[in-house]
Amino acid sequence: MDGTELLRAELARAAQSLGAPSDIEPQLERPRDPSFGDWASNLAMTLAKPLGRKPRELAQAIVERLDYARAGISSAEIAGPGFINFRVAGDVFAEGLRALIAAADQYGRSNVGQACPVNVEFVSANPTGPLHVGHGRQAALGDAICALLAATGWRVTREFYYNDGGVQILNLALSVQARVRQLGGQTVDLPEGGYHGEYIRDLAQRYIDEHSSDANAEDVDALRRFAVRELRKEQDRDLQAFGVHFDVYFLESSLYTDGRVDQTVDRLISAGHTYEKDGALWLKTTDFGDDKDRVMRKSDGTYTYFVPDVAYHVTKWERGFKRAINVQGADHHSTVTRVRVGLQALDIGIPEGYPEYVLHQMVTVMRSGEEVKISKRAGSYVTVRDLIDEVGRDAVRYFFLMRKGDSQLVFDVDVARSQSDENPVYYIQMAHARLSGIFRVGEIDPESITGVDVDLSVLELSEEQELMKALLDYPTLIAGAAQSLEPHRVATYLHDTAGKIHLWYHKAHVLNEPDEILRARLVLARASQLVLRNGLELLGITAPERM
RNA sequence: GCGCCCAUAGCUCAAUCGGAUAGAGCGUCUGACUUCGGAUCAGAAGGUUGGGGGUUCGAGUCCCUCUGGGCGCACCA
Repeated sequence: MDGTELLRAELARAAQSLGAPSDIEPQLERPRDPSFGDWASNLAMTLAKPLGRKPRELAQAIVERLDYARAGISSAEIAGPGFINFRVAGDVFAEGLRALIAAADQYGRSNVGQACPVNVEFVSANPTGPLHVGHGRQAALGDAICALLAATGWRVTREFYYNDGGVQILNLALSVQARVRQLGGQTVDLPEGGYHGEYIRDLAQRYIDEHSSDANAEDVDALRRFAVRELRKEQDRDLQAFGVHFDVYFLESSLYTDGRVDQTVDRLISAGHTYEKDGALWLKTTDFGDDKDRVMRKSDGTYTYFVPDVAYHVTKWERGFKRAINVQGADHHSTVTRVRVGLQALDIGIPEGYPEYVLHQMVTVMRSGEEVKISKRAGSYVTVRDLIDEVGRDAVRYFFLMRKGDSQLVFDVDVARSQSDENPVYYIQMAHARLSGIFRVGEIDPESITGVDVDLSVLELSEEQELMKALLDYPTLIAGAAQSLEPHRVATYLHDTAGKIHLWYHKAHVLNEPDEILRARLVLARASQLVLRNGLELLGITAPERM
């Protein structure tokens, strides 16, 4: 609801009277230069070819047929190659602001998702160490995507999938075992491919404390269970510190114990897409566009990773998620094709693009001008916890969200740590704190502001007009960000809008102004405060009343 | 060798479905505080959108190609 329905309908009517097809849906956009007007339409240019007329001439014809009152506009001008620029009638802004305030924390939300269930899987770190910065980016991204989907009417399930068995976990157990024995005075090396981080030594010490009967760490199974449990707890603490929660933790091992892996293999075989070669069982993924076939069951009888992956996604489908979104690092992009192909080969009615993937590029951490290598095994990587402790949750979230996921991210710890104006999150939060300050100092309850019976036509500064337009764009922005699964659009919008707020705040005083100015500006302040607060909440960032 | 992603101001990044004069922040330079917070604001400088070709009324955006970077290409996960 951005108040353009009337204008779009009127444009469509005018165009149809000139011979345009009955199903056209004219698009409106904000002109780059605000002096052109409030809205612009390229309708005449898109219709010029099919109707065989010159764009500007067609634009003129459309404008002549417009009923300004019905469209809610005060002017329509033709510009450039055939744009039509509109100015909105003043009361449209006023009504928009009142509706905004009445909606309050619901402003910007919609119901396009129609309460359909959607599963969003993210982080999904294996319990072999603390969460690193890459997981941090994924946590911020996934959490914001969930918030956007929820805000647009989807019923969201946040899911964390992890591998609690297999070779990696065995290495983990053996690494702890080696450390236990070292602490007992023995000279032993860590296993090949083992984990070298300090946290392994901590785990070993705690294992000794809790398992006095197994001083030499002979019980590998107990070591494994202990290490997985402790590292899961540690990851949960990291996530909690980051303010991220999950609804479902899904264990890979459960796919084996409940027979789903075998079931999946059987189904693939009976669907006729497999063959045996060199003692292994292969899936003909090339039938579905892969560049070569993939092994499902190795000659030693165990399955390759992608079989449980496929089985896992079958459970998502069978749990009723017609839509599933996976947020993953781009280093896993090769799984995209394989999981989808595996699901197709099952031939159980799962659509081709299932699941959807949001891939994010790698994070490079810079400290003191040098790259800090991220490696679980080296144990010298930067963890999510490190970042939160150093720069705070809000700044970490914002840093991870301010960029498109598909570009690489340089996280400069030194810059992020400096609590200065280099951190854009403070700029946004400051705008919110300033608005809150108006109400605090004026001893006015912001909840009492409704805009009803207030003449908003006195808000005639250009800064006020621009700010109002930005605030009324918010619902469209949210809808677009949710649809494209791009939270960075919200971050960019909030930064822009905060700029408009600072500008207005600097130019226009609120308190101690004549009554009609005071009342109108309080409405604008309240509306701005609500938009900032709603937007920040979607990104998981606090909106402080004072800083 | 093959596949995916990226390349925009000195640096880090935006740019809504292909729209008008490509925008912010930082950094640099010049300015603004008796008011509700100077963590702010105003102004200036800074660009052949990596190179080349194509598509069209119009290309940072789409197609081809080259260059440069990241990631992935095991009967590892």
